[in-house]
Amino acid sequence: MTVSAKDAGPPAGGPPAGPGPPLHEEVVGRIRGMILAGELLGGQRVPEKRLCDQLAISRTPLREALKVLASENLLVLLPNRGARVAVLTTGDVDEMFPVMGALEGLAGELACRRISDIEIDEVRALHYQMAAHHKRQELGEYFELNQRIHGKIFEVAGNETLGGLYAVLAARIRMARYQANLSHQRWN
Amino acid sequence: MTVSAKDAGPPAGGPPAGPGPPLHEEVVGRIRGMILAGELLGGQRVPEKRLCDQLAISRTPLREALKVLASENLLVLLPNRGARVAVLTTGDVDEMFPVMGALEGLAGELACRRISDIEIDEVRALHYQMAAHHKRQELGEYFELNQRIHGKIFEVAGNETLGGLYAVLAARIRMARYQANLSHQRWN
DNA sequence: TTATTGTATTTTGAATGCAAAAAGTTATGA
DNA sequence: TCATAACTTTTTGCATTCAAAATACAATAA
Repeated sequence: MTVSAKDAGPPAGGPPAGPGPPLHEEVVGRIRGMILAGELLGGQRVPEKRLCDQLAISRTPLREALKVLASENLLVLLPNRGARVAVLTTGDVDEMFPVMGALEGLAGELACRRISDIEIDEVRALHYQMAAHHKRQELGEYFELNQRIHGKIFEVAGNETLGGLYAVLAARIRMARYQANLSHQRWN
Repeated sequence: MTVSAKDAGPPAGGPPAGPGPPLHEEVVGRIRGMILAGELLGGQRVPEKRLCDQLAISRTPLREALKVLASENLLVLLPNRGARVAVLTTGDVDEMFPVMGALEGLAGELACRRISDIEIDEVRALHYQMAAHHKRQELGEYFELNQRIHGKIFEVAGNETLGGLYAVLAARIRMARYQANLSHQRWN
């Protein structure tokens, strides 16, 4: 069929992109991505208007997204004075690691019972790569691999509840990477 | 919109309640309460209009609240066909318990390091009561006490991250009580 | 009867509008 | 100069509006 871009609509720059997934969901993903990529830094104000323009949406779905991100502790909403990217204190991070440890412990246990030989090899390969990057001090690569290994373990564990909690906490920990005060020594 | 009791000043049926906390937050609490109290049952549709009328708010803050509750897995949002109270399968519950176990294990550990003698006595007293209720098959009382003990332990543990994850998961587990298929034998 | 098509009603998704609060700016006085 | 007050602009919270999707309902045909 002729891929005629259904005209009569507003000739926007980007593709029309029929509304498949709800808008607010996509926006949650986009903003979370910005935070995890360090494009939005801790403590920074996040004015609604700016994001609306940037994402080319109205305030309604944006605000819905902000509420969700706040419930994940990636943002802090101050009544009548907008949203800010959450700031993690060293205390917060100190709290998060034992919790992460407990989740990983369970994930490892569950994964061991279900993992296949193929998957074992996959993880082993990833781990080997990771160790190499660590030895060479290639931090970016190292963390990337580290994430993928942990993701794989939780995937194999096959427990969505566990995976969900892990994902939320992992995001929170990841964002800490861009907060200067605790960047360096802590990560080892 | 039917403006009921707007003019003539404050002396209306309900208190004017100057907007202290944001509306959507309160609504999240209200609806979560309804779900945990069994007023909204699993699988049930939750039409926006009904809740808006019931809570006397407009759709905007309500929808914000629905998004948050969905991110807590208490509701499921189906694009273009509204929200439903989440249905928990036995599989879901089976997943949730080991995770809860891991969180409780950590909480217990942390709490032990910080608990005071007074708090020990508090917990001991609660536990004693609870055991009594269990022996007498007083399910309602039993669960109530059980919750309070666990709440206390997480409080003493003093780890907000842990407490937050626990609260979300505990709510999800609590709502399972009202879903018939897994009500009985599983709770022991 | 049962199945199916066409139409009216309801419900949702997203944008817009409006009032209150906050932030920013200029002006005034010590 | 510094602080404060009055005013303007921006930003937020919430209600409302509009269009698209879904649902409910009625009429028709088999």
